This record gives sequence, C-alpha cells and structure tokens, in this order.
Amino acid sequence: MKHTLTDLLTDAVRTALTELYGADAQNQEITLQTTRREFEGEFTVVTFPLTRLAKKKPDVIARELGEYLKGNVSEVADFNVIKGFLNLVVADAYWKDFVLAAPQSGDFGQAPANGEKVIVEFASPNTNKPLHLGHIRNILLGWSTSQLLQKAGYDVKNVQIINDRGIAICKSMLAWQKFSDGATPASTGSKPDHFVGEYYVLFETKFREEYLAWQQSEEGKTFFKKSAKEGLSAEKFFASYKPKYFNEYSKLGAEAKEMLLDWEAGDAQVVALWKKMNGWVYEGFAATYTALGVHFDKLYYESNTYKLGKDMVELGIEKNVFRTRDDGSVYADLTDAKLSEKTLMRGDGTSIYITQDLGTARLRYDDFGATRMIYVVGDEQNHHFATLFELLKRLEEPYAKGLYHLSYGMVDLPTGRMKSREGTVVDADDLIKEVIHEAGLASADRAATEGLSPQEQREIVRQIGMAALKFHIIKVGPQKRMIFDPKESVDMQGQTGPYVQNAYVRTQAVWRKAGSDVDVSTAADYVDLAAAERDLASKLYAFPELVKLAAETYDPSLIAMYCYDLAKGLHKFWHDHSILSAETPAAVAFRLQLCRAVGHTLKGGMNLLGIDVPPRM
RNA sequence: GGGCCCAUAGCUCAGUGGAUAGAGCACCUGAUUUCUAAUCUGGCGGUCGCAGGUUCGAGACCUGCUGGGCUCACCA
Repeated sequence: MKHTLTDLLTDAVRTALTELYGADAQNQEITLQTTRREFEGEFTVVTFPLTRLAKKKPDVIARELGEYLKGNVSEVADFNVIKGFLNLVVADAYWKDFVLAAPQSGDFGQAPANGEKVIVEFASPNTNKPLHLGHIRNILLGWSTSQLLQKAGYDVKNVQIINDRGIAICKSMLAWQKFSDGATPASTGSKPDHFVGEYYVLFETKFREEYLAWQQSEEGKTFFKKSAKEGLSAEKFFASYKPKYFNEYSKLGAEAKEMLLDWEAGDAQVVALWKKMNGWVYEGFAATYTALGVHFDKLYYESNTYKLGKDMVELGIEKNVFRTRDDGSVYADLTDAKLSEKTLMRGDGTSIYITQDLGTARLRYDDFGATRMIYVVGDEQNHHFATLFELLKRLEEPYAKGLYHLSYGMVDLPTGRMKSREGTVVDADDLIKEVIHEAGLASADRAATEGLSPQEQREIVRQIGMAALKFHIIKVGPQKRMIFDPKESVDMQGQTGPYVQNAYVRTQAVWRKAGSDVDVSTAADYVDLAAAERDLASKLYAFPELVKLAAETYDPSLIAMYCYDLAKGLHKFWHDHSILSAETPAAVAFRLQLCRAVGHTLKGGMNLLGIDVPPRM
C-alpha cells in the first residue's frame, strides 16, 4: 500500500519534532485536519498539543515546523501560521500528478477485495399493504450501505425477510373472500399490491362498523356499564378495548383468526388464497423495487422461518446460557447486561419472534458464511436488536461480533407523523410518480435534451426526479428522525440531487465539445494550479478515505454531503475558468482531465447512493 | 419508573476535542455574445435547549435538569 499524503505529512511532522526539539515524538498524537476554506492551504497541523513536547509557544512551533517541512518535504510548497495553526500548502506538482492518475479511472475509490462477506438486510415489508415513505428511507439506506461496503472491499449480499404470514395478511384475505366478488388486479386495473392493500383497509372499515354497532347494541351498552371504570367516557373505553373486542367478541376477528389457524394447519384452500394474494403483492413490490433501482440476492420468507430457532434454544440450554422454568418455558437472564429477562420459548414449546431471529441469523450464516450482518430496521426496535445480539454473543456464534443494527429514525411529515388511520401515509409509488412528474415540468422549458429520442428524454427526467427524491432522504444522517416535506423533496436547486447531476453533466458537456480524440498529453506541463483547481484536487483526494469512513460508520449521508461539496467545487471552477479556451494548451489538457476526474467521482459517489447520473439534462 | 435516541439560523439539515459554528431553502441583490444559468456573486439571519464540570481549547466529552421520541410481552 502506497503512503497516503496524510500519512506522509504526519510522519514528516514527527520527524521534524524529533529533529527540532530532540523529543521522541513517536507516540505524540498529531492533529492533522483539512484547512478551513478562509485560509490558504490544504492541510493544517494544530500545534497547541505540542507545547509540552517542544516547550515553546504554539505559534513559534508552527513557524519552525513550517520551515522544516517546506525545506525537507517536497510535497509541501509553502505554509502560513495563524496562532497555533500551521497551514500547509501542498505543491501544485503533487496535485497535478494526482489528478492525472487515480481518479482518471472509472472505479476510483474502489478498495481491493478484502475477502470478508457481509449480509445487509433491508426493506423487509409486510405483505398486506403497499410500500410507503418509511420503507423508502429503509430501502435507500440499505441499498447505499450495501454499495458502500462493496466499494470498501466487502463481498456483500442483500437480503430481506418478508413478513408474509400472520393475522394481517389474513385480514386482507378474508375481506377479499367476503367482499370482492372475485375481482383481481387485472380486472380492476389496480397495481397488485395496492389492490391487496385496499382489502386490508376494507377489512378495517368493516370491522370498525361491526365494533360500532356492537357498542350501540344492548350487549355493548351493558358491557360498558359493567366494565368501564367510573368516569371513563364510552369513547375512551371502547378505543382501548378494541384489541380485546377483536380477540373475544368480533365475528370478523374470529373469522380472521380462524383463517390463520387454518393456514397454520395447511388448509389447501386457505393456502391457495394466501399464495394468490401474496403473489399479487410480490408483483407490486417488484415494480416498486425496480423503480427504486434496488435488488436482492436472497429473499427469506417468514412462512419458512417462523418455526426456526428451536435448535438455538437447545444449544443455549446446553451451554447453560438459557434456563428452563417449571412450566417448560425457556428464558435468558440478561439483566447483568442491562437488558431484561427474555423468554425464548413458550411453555407449550412454540417459539416467538426473537427465537426465529436467532434461527434466521444462523440460517444466513450457513447460507453465505458471512461474518458480518447488518440489519436495517427502524429505531423502535433498538431494544429488540440489543437483546438479539446479546443472545447470539452468549451462544458464541461465529458472526456475533459482526452484528450491527443500522437503526434509523422515523420519517415524519410537516403535519406530524404518518398515520394509516388518518390516511396521511405517503405511498411509495405515488411519491415516485410525483417527483418524476415534477422533474418533467422542470425539464419542459429546457433545450438541453433536444435531439434525443422521447425514450431517452423520459429516462433522463426519471433519473432527475429520482435523484431529487433519493438525495433528499439520504442526505440526512440515519440516526436522526427526519421531517419529510414533499414540496422540498422535488426541489432541483441548491443542495439537491439534480444540482450534483448538473455538475456531472457539465463535465460531460465539455468533453463532448472537445471531442474524445483531443490530445491531453500536454497536461503534464501544466505548472501553476488555480485556487479552484487545487480545491477540486484536494476534494478528489479525500474520496477514497471518505468511502472507508462512511462504510465503517454505515453512514451514506457522508457520501451525499461529499457529492454536494464536490459538485459545488466544480460549479465554482466552471464559473471562474474557461476550459476549452484556457490560456495554454497545457491548461486545456489539464482542465479536461480534471473534469473527467470529477465526473468519475461524482458518478461513483452518486451510484453509492443508488442515484444515476444522466449524460445531459 | 428503568434504558436508549434527539434538541444547532424562520424552515430542512451539516459540523474526528481545535481557528470568527457552516450549507441549502426562504427573503433582498448582482451576473448569461462563452464549455449546460438545474449555475455563480453579495446581503440578511445564532443565548448551539438550560445549568454546572473536565480541558491550553467544548456545539462535540462528563454530571444534573427541561422538552420531544422510542422502548422495557410467553405480540410481530
């Protein structure tokens, strides 16, 4: 591995300290950071922490260090000192050589394969409803994390676990069976997952009607008088009683539960209906995944995995990690890890949610041999995953150290949280359609894509709209609960996806004009770089390290911020300098290649976010 | 009640213990005979929730508090 510039500078500072002050600086922490924009230079050494070592004032140390580095390190062309900050100006020759080398390749920033396998789980929807805005955040996070890890050298597999069973899908099934008259997505022209979702909603509607009627019946009124606490309003009482009513009194509830039992018993008719309706949902999901540009290497279905985990429970008992209660139920005592006592198997021998997660983790390890598993799941399940990981650690699973819950905050609307009951849930397909529509309106009065076929133009509009949406979501750090304003998500100016795309398009436009057979061999003769060029060069230089950091911290928002920053640098450079009519042939040649380097990096960076860049826009 | 997360400009968000805390949007303003103006320039805008502490240095680290969210099932 070649010495990076930052390593080289850090080492040089250590050597300088030893030479200048006779101190052994090998263990001294060297604070090297990028120079703030308002000062000249690219790297800054902070000399405050060196005062004890050198026994001099920070500014004196900075000056002496600067002189030494300028005199002894060819990469350091100049320096300036402000208080305890030594700003280093990297030699133009270094930047020039750098720009003409690594980033000229399309896979700039790609780390060599490290042989380690990692699984990223994301999406993981229920099959009773279409995908919504919350799923979009999940999917974008999962996909870009997967891309990032790949770029950082991992062998990545994308998986999801589909919650295809349970009471929810039975509600859709029952409503369809009772009320559809055999309607199908084809007969109604509905997108199939939306079709199934409509029956889920219909079930809830019918159930509410039934519940309301019961509340107003003699039986309901008597029940209220008998059961409600003094002073509690009927409205409040019945709102909280709803789940119990569903389980104990409701005719529809009983039918849905019966259907679930029939399904578990393998009833042929119920299973056939289940397959049919889930089939519709998958057809719909596939279209949404395609629209989002993501795909999976393997799908796990809860209907296949929900009984897993019993062997893990056995193992836990063997290892004396789990205990059995008198009633036969099994639990793990995690109180010493600041977690609760967790039951893993019921007295009747059936398993629960976390038990299947134990089994599924092992199943995936057996499938792929991955030593890392990333679960992209909302932060309301933080406790669940803390428990799951602690259990797997105690079971001494070989992948236990590589488990990570990529937790993210919920998506709120400016009006508050999304609530299906109040119809404020933003549907994924609607949103996608909307952003593309807006991009189309914004493109309508532009001449930039004239001469392209209608298909090509539509594709560009699609790429722009999706870039606006995706960038708007992925630029926010995962941990943060975010407010999604649909109006802002279609913005195409400022800190947005289209802004970055536009910078890329400019790098392509100049090459189109120059012609691909232009001779750029004179670029090596280019000597003095302009400020905007040095700025771009140092930004390009930072890309591979940033990819590494973003992959290590599972944070794609870092890449989004970077892309914006690099695009901004390109736009500034573009404004300040002419490329094709630059002063000298060497300048033309260098700037063209600088454009190519920036273009590759913007494209690579945006691809990490699952965003395409168009050739023109 | 216990645990975890969040709080930075009017709004949406950045901010490895380092400099005068930054972007974008919004509002005001100037720039286009040119390689794409989906751009660029200037202006306006801050008690970094509050109070202590650690440090040469705190928006960041520690403690307490306030406000908001999530969670603490033999549900998923």
